Amino acid sequence: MDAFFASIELLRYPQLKGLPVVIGGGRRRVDEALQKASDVAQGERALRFIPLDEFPRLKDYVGRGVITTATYAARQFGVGSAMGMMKAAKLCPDAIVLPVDFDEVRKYSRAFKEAIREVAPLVEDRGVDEVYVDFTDVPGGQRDGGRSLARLLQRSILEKTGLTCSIGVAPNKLIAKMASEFNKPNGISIVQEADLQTMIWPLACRKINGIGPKSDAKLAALNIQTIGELAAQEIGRLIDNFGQATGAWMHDAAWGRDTRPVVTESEPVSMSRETTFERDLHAVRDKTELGEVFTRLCEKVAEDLQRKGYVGKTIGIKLRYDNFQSVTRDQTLTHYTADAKIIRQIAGLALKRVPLTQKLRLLGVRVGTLLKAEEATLPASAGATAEEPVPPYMDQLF
DNA sequence: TCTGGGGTCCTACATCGT
DNA sequence: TCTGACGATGTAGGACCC
Repeated sequence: MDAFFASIELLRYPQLKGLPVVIGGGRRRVDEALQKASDVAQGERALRFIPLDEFPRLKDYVGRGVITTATYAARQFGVGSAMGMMKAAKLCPDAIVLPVDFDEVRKYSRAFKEAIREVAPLVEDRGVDEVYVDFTDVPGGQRDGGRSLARLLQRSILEKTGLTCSIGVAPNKLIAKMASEFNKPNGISIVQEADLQTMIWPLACRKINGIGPKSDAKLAALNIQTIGELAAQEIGRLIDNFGQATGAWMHDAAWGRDTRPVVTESEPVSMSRETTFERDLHAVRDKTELGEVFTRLCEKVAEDLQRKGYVGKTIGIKLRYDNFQSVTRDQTLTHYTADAKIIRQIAGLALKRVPLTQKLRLLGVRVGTLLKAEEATLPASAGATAEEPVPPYMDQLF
C-alpha cells in the first residue's frame, strides 16, 4: 500500500459535553426565545454570558426548522442532525436549544484546516467539518499504518482549536470516510485492504458515502442489505437497476475500489440563496411580501458573487410548494453578470414560467455557470437596472 | 406539527447544427 | 431535399452531502 488518506470529522461544541443540547432551528426564532430571557447577546457567543438553563427547551420551541447538530447526550434520545424540531421535541423535550453562529463555526473550521495543513499540506475540503488528507508524502505518514500521523493531527487540532476529531486512515477516500465513523467522537481507525471483508462488508449499504435513503430503499427491495451482499451481486444486475454509471460505481464501492485523488483546489459551480418562509405564502395574496423576499435573495446572491469575485450566466429560481414539491427554472444569458438588478430581472422571468396557484413555503435564487470576474468580459449593460430599457441580449429570451 | 440552507453531480430529455 | 445519427448545450428534476 503506497497511499494513505484520512477523513477527519470534527466534533463540534465539546464544551457542551454531557448535556442534551441541540443546535439549529431558525436562528431568529431561537434568538427571539432568547431575548425573552436576556438581552445581552445573540448566537453561540451568548454562551459566554448567559447561563445555559436560560436558553429555550425543545418543548418550548415553536415553528419550522431542523437540527443542525446535537450533543452525544441528546443523541442518546434518538435526536440527530437534519431532524425536524417538532419530532426532536417529542424525543427529548428538555434538550436545550442553541442558535447556530455560522461566523463562529467558520472561524473554527478555518483553524481546524490550518492546523492540518501545517502538518500535511494536501488537504481536500469537504465542508465545514470534514477533510480528506493525503498522507502519502508526509514524512512519517506511513509509520504504524498511519496511526502516528493521525495522532499528531489530533494533538495539533486540539491545541489550536480545543476541538476533538475522529480520523479514519485507509488506502482511499471511500474507505477512509467509512473508517472515520468507526471510532467517534475522538478515535483513530485504520482500515487496510485486507480488512475489507471483516470490517466493511458487514456494514449496511447506507454507510457508503453516496448511497442515500432512496438508493438504500431500492437496494433493500432487491434484497441487498449489506455491503458484502452488494459486492456479491453481478455487476450487470446493478447496472440494470441503477444505470450504467451508478451501477458500476456501486459495485466498485462495495469492493473498496476508489481511485479519486485528493483534490486540493476547486472552483465553485454555482451560488445560491434560498429561504423558507415563516408561513406559506400565496403568490397573489402575499405578492408584496414575496416580491420583497425575492429581491432580497437576488441582492444576496449578487453580493456573494461580487465578494467572492465571480460572475455567472445561468440564472435560476427554485420554489417549494406547501406540499413539499419543488420546481426549478433556469435561464442562460449570453453574457456573465453579478448584478443584482439583472439577476432580479431574469429570475423574475423564470418565475413567470412556473404555476403559482399553490402556496409556497420556499423561494430560492441561483446563479450558475460561474467564471472568475476578471476572466469575463462584461456587457456594456452590466450596470443596467431593471427600470432601464431591456438590455440588448434580452430580446433573445422572448 | 413533519422535512434548513448551501452546494455538487447525474440523468433524461429537448433542441440545434452538422 | 429529406432523413437520421451524433455531439454540444440548455433545462428540469432528483439524489446526495455537510
